[in-house]
Amino acid sequence: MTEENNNAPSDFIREIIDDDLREDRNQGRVATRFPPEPNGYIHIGHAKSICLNFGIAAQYKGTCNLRFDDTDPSGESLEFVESIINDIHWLGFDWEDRLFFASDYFEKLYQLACELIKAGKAYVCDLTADEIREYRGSFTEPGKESPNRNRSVDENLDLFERMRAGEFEDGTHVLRARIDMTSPNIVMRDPVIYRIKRAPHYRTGDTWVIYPMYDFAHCLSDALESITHSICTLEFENNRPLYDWIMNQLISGSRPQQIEFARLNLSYTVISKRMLIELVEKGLVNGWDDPRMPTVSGLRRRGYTPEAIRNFCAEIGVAKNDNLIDVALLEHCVRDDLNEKAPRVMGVLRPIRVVIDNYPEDGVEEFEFANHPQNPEMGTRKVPFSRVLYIERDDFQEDPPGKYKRLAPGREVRLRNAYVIRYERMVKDEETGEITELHCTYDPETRNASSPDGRKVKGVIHWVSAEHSIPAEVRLYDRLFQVADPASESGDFTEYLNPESLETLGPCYVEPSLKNAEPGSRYQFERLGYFSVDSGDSQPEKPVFNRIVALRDTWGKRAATGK
RNA sequence: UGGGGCGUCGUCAAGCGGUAAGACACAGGACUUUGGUUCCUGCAUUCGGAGGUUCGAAUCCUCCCGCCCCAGCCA
Repeated sequence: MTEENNNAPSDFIREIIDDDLREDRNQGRVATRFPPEPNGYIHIGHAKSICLNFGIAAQYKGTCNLRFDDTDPSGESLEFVESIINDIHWLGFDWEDRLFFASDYFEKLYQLACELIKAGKAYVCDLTADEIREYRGSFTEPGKESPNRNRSVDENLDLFERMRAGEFEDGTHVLRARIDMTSPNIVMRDPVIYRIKRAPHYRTGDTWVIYPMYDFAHCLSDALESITHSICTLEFENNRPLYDWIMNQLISGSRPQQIEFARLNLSYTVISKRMLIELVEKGLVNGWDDPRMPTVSGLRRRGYTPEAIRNFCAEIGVAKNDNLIDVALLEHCVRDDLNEKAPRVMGVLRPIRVVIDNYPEDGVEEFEFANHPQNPEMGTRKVPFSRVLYIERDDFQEDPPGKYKRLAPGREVRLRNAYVIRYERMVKDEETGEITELHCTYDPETRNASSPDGRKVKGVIHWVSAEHSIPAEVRLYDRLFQVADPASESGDFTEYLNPESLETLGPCYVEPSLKNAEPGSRYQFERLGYFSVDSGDSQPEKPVFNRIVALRDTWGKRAATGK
């Protein structure tokens, strides 16, 4: 205990593993697995599990397999397999040659099921789905035994074989584990372990018409892969006795142990696969990788970094409490990462023209700006300045509130990294009253330095040269839902969607260095936030930017609360 | 209702009988050519509640309360 690594995350699961290692269980091996079903894209909740499973394997010098739990052909597809593989790699994890599919175990699982039958521990049941439900009893009443429960081994073997051979219609027979119809745990009341389902499987095609159920396939897949710690979420806690029961019947030697942790919930979004599928299928978002989605592909397209997501997963911890993590923590994690990595640039989202009256008509000069104020190694770039500029509409107010530090009648501001300018007059549209143009004068003495006379200029605003800037589309994203926990709200969760979760702005004007910005690259637009070049819609010379997250805004917050 | 699980700051979460870590959020302040970053400071006399054991309890015991999961031939 003298060499405790304080940086290694610790949680109750790692404590269990520490114990196991101390007691020399599993020959000192640690083997985990991440077992997604390929029936959807993975989301931030999966990321928590991925970080846990792969993180533990790395920490204990063990292994983590990727195994697709593809035992229900309906809804599963290669598209999902590919997206999941891509997403996990992007998150920064690798399983080398340990890519597995439960569907590859179908034959073995079938043989294991036969063994269970031979041991008198499983039987073919002819009851209908409705009847099985009735026979199962309820929370308060014990179940009744199926009339087929005491069939002979030979008959069961024969029937099961004929199920496999396709002699029976879907739903007419199932294979059940023979456990205890009076168990207080409903999972143990002779659970179905095989059903007939004539659906083409994306990998095995039509070679099978019977498929194993999760409870049967999952634990045995773990055993076949010599998994030591089978980590899953809390809702499987009730299934653990069944997991252990099957292990006891069919597996000798060391067996995997199931450990459950609380799944992630994130505020102002939904995480359940069912709901995400609904959002996609109803067209309420623009696909699985819509930047508003909590999917890994959505976060990636938004501009999140894998590091930020991993840090987030480390930060939230692992426990058994139901939780609703504040999305502000996720946002903090990207800001924290991007603050170091993202080059600074200038872009004006809601432009207003500014004419510098005393600047030469055709004058142009180039300023050399640092790409990062705290990190000179990130280099510099050139940014042109000229007589006509754009600044942010927000950065001028005719009648500014107290403590306003930007441009206003009678005031001066510093144009970031350039000159101090002074307000002279404004031009308004006669009909609408809207300000269309500002006229200012600049002080040449203030070029890229403190004012020589020591005068203090309150505000610094960003700008872009009108003539040299590049028009761009900018997409501003806000939380997908208006309520913190839409899944727990009454009624249809889609009623709580935030109608303003996407705001498209344009034309916005960005500095010329962004003309051919790489899709996927990330920048800080100074004073605004972090933005990424959209990997789907951005074109050379016609960039599209996604706002990943706004900068912390203590002024905006103050203004919003009326202080 | 039977069974399983969980209740520590607004949100997460340490704590494992020796006198409440940390993070986010929030509130002040310093610094600042990003109202960003950074840096200080504050933020649970109290651990769902009530009893009990103990010199000592968030940690042990008892009872109570609340929340979550299970009655798919989904996972």
